Amino acid sequence: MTAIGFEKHDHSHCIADALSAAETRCKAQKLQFTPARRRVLEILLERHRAMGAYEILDILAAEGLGSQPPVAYRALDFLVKNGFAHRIERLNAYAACTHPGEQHVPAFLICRSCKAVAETETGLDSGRLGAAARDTGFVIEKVVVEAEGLCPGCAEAAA
Amino acid sequence: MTAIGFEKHDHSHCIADALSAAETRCKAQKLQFTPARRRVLEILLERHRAMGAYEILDILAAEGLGSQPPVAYRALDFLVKNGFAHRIERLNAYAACTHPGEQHVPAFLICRSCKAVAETETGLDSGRLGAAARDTGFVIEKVVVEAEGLCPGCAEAAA
DNA sequence: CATCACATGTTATAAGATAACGTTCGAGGC
DNA sequence: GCCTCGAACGTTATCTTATAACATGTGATG
Repeated sequence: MTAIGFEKHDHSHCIADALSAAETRCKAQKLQFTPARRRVLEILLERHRAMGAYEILDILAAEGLGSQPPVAYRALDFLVKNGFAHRIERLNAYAACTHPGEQHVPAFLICRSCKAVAETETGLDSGRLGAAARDTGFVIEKVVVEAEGLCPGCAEAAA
Repeated sequence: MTAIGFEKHDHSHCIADALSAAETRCKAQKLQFTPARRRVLEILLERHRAMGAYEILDILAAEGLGSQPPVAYRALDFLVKNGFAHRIERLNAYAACTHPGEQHVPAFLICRSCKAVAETETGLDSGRLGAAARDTGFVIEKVVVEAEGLCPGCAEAAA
């Protein structure tokens, strides 16, 4: 599994694909893909980076989709709960999931220079963390794995 | 490496040890172990769990060591920067380091029920995250690894 | 004893998140 | 058709977390 996020790709295409996939899945699971929810996901897909709730709210407000914090937080909660987006703890921010629908434990590579975020995958209790949990009897339910550093482009620029 | 934090131990002893070790190391590295910094570390060691900055500030305020947020944040910044404490991103909180002085990449096991936090260790670029970073050319500088679940005690109580 | 780095005191405000309440609206049962 | 219930939404207020900015103190060093 490699990270999705730093390589080039047909962006308008991937936005449309992701949105229609989300729509399909919502229909299948009887989830309400309301205008605000749809637009927030679209915003995250367009920007293709981690965004703060208030940054998203500003855009929604400019478009008349709501101007109070709960508007953004409710949409984000929905997207995160249903696997369409992830929360990046380290940044207090949110990013569209790059492989929604699949069951996975996300891990992130965050560039401290250009703020790009790539999503990759890890295991719930693999590696040393899992070993420590088994040793102590700790039951892992969720893990946050977030790496900070320099993305290929910025690393090269810095060298 | 197993997790430190859930097993029983002589607590007053470990506080005193950790404080004097910190004092020694500050002297060696010419760091100023000021009263506020010392007290904040002591508070974290006493409670032996993750604490919010304002929770710590309340204690400092009650003791006349300062009542404004920067007081707590400056002390915490010092402790984190010098490896005496860690910030837990998932909780927006801070905890004393359980093995300061040693070079390490901390990982945390956080009980969602009793809020206890155990610290263990992981690698900077081990596992699948490291593999993804190498594949893409991402340079990892820091990683956040935080697991949430049930500690041995709470898991047993829930079963 | 000047000076410079570092620490502290204080005020103000930024940034992130949620509680609480009433209203709206569509699906399903009657 | 109409009722009713739950999910979503609108709005106000507030809470928590964090930092900017600037003035003051203080101790080591030359």
